[in-house]
Amino acid sequence: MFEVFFTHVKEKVLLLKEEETIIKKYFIPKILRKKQYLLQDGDICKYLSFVENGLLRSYTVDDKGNEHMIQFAWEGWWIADTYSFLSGEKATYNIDAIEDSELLMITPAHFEEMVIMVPKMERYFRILFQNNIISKEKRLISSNSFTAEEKYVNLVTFHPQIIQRISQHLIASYLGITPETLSRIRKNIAGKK
Amino acid sequence: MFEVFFTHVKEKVLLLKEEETIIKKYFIPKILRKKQYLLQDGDICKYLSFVENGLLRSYTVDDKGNEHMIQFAWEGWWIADTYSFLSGEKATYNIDAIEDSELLMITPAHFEEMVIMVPKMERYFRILFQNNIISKEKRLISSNSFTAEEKYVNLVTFHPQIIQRISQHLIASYLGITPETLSRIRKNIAGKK
DNA sequence: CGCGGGTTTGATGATGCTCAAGCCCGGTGG
DNA sequence: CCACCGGGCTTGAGCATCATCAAACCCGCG
Repeated sequence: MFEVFFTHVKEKVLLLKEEETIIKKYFIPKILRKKQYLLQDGDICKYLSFVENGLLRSYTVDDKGNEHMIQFAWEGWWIADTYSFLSGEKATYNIDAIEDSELLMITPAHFEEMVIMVPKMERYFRILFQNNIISKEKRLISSNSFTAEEKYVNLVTFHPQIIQRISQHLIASYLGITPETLSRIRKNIAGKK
Repeated sequence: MFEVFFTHVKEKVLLLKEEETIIKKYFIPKILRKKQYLLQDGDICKYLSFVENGLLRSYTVDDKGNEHMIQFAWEGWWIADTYSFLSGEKATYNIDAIEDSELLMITPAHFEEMVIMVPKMERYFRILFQNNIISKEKRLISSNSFTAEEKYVNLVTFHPQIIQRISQHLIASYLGITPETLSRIRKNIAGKK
């Protein structure tokens, strides 16, 4: 169950066997079936979850019922409503499974305890968050500066896995465009080749 | 010179006098005059900078010469091309001073050394990056889901300091809209009251 | 076979961009 | 002290992009 987890952590920090043992104790394994919720907005986000395998998404829903994708998370990614998880306030995000998934979950209290007990995990998360900021900045520039077509081409170029694995209407929402527009863009691009 | 710095760090982690002494040694003070560059894209970002006072901005410039604001940083904020700083690759951001500013700068090597010598700083940056992620996610949702007017109202509501201190064409770029559109939005809002 | 979710296609309209001109105001030099 | 300059803000007209609404289509699944 912890195979993917330790592989990923060890890409960033070296862990001793004893440290692995300590870390394991803080996590709760969980199976989530396709379409099941991990979190609904209004609830408190009680877990930060590592995806051992499967695929999840976090998103908000606006007044008109439109979904706005925050993030996709598959093998090796973390997912939560970070704000709710850290502050204990109500979540504004929903999280559910796009595919059957296996998760490793940790509570805020255990998270804080773990990073103190194993300082290498503090380091791991600092590095993880750093990288997350870099990718969010890229997405933000893309969102603010590019046309719909440029955004899509950008995504295909730098994150082809997303296109392969996730249905179009979810990708459209991730890019902040409508499914119709995405469909037309794809047609247009196909025509160019 | 370190007043604002230690005030801000101590909001997140408690520091001993000895730790403060160690930390101070890693930083280089710098004065930057209005309009001077701290970083130009194509160069390597050699410093992560803390703003003791003043105001800076980071931004990209596209093929057509349009600027796209990444971030503003004033008293108590950090600024850098994070990717270039951490990877040693060429920067894609420009950073310059909007107002005369006093900075505390640290190199990547010293940064890594400091967080190992003073684990509380590792913690400080983990928390800092966490919060940064949360705010970038909010900005992303706003950018992907809202109209230009909604984005602006959102900014006025949650970051009134930005409106007070920064000129309109820079705010427009931060929101991913043109100065003309922002001007019309402001007129429109004023009319509503 | 028929249902339902996802995708496609079309027509229409709104939002926001582009280009161009004018204005306001603070700073500089005569 | 005034004239001028320039940057930033405003205003207008026309246009491109993208959203909306609606209908048809496709395909996997019960």
